[in-house]
Amino acid sequence: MSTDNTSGNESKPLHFIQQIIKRDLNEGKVQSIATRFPPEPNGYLHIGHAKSICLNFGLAEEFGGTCNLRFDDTNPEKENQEYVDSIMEDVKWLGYQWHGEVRYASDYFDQIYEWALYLIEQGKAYVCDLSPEQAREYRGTLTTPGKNSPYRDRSIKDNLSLFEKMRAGEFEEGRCSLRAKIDMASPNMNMRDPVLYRVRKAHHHRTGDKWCIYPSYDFTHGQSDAIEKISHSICTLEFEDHRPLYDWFIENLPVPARPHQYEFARLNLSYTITSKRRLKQLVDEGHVDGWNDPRMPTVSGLRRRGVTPAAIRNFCDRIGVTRSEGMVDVGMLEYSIREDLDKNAPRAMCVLRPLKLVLTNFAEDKTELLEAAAHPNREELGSRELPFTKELYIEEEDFLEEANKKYKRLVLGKRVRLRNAYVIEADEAVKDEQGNIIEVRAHIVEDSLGKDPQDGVKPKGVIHWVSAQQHIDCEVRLYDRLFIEENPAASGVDFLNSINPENLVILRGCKAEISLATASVGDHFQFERQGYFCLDSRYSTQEMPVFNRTIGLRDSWSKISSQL
RNA sequence: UGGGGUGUAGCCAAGCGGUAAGGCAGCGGGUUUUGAUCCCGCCAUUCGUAGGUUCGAGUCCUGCCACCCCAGCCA
Repeated sequence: MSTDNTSGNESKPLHFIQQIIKRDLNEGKVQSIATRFPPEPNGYLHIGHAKSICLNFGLAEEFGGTCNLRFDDTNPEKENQEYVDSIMEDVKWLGYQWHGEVRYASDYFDQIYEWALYLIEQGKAYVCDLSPEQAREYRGTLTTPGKNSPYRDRSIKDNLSLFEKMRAGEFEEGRCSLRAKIDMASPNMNMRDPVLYRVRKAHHHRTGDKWCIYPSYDFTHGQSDAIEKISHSICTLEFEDHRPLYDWFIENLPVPARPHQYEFARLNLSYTITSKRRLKQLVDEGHVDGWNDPRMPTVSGLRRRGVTPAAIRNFCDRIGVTRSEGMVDVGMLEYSIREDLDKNAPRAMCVLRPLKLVLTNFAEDKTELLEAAAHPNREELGSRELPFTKELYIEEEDFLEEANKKYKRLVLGKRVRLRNAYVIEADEAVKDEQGNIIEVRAHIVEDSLGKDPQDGVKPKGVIHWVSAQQHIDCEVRLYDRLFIEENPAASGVDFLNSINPENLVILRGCKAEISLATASVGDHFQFERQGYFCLDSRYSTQEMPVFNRTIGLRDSWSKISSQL
């Protein structure tokens, strides 16, 4: 399953980062490339991260380079091991293997500390006693320059001893910070003496209590890239303004390499939210049952939903990599999911809303074993056996006492093909006192197994079915988009108000063909005429399997029927 | 009102001075024991906008407009 489909690579034009790499390789600027995926372990990976993962790991694969997995763990207050574990699992599941061991920015804290001392000794960094509030005032605004901190001209000796005291825990959080001495009047706010180190008396998930000062993102990221000899450091557009600072550190420090930063537009998906803050809110407030709820756009949620790695990778390939930020239609993701599942998922039949069908001309105690292909266009996927009996279940919506010609299912007095079995003709609708149809009686059209009826009257449609005696009972969960608003994160509206009230419909008493009894988590199926399903990893039990609908089949009937 | 970006079809996206690729969606038709898949066809005289340069401009220049990012001791 989930073939590594690198379709479309034959003549697809190179995106701008591929062009840059190709040029750098051709011009000999680099001998080989090295990228990295640098998540902060403060949440679960989502579809937006998948784009970055596919980009970074994909580039390494494509150009014969390497890609590291590096946790950007410089903020102990928000990070923890649970996130580290889930991130590693998700990257592997997507089908990528990082180069060597997993890296952590925290592994470089000693080196980064040494470089802080270096900057102080060069007169390019100082300990500033301004409070966070004062620092904000001194920083100026977007349109007015900042003012130099009164502590900016402390002696190197004082700075060294003050920084040592910071490291030794002699200052409380917020009391002071180490800042780079750059330019308080820069139009780029990032260059107005950015903070290099701040005091955080917090336990770090990896370094424990070794440190009470932690380097900032800016003072860590580029240097970590240099330590790992990353050639192309790829990040999202919001870091573009940080590039001058990234370069400043690389140029002013005795780093072992000269990495370069490139930015691309992050993914925005319609009807979806990709903000760690809001995703966390959905989890914390119980709108979903966890980070891996099948409705979540997290990698673990998509996995539990039944989305395959190949679908995600093809999707990322399809949307491209550019510097212009737009909103990708979820329809593209859905197409990619169906594309992979249609090709690879074995077919099965499952009746979601059962209606009994009695075949009056079939022997009471007889069971006929019919063979059905696992896939209509791929013989190599084999077949399964379907027990056919006098009493069957068909879909409630597949029978009507009378209907117009557009309706191609079972109608009183008319014929329909039972998928992988006989053609039948409906004779009678049995009703209860309230007039509800509780059973349909029909007869098999002779000699119609695997061929058209001899009398030349061909059925117009095909419906699925399951034996009333030999099937498995199951629960089916029909998931739909979590939000009804195309852009739930649009400013001015509370995204919680855009939650789709019908994002989940739970169906009990569903009847699935017996071959599904051996389904296991990770398998994918197409329930014919319905959609793609997988066994739920959380709610399924031996006694009661629970199938999640990954995505429905493309449905042109719904358009026709809504126009009738 | 400072700085940094981005504007090509409903959406994503090629295009790199020589006359608008491709995909998604949509529409029309064919095949079909899934109203699925698959196949065929249609879908931008015009590239945010106004000028300019040029034999020739989506590509170069200038002005304007729209949208996004930046004032965490977050990343």
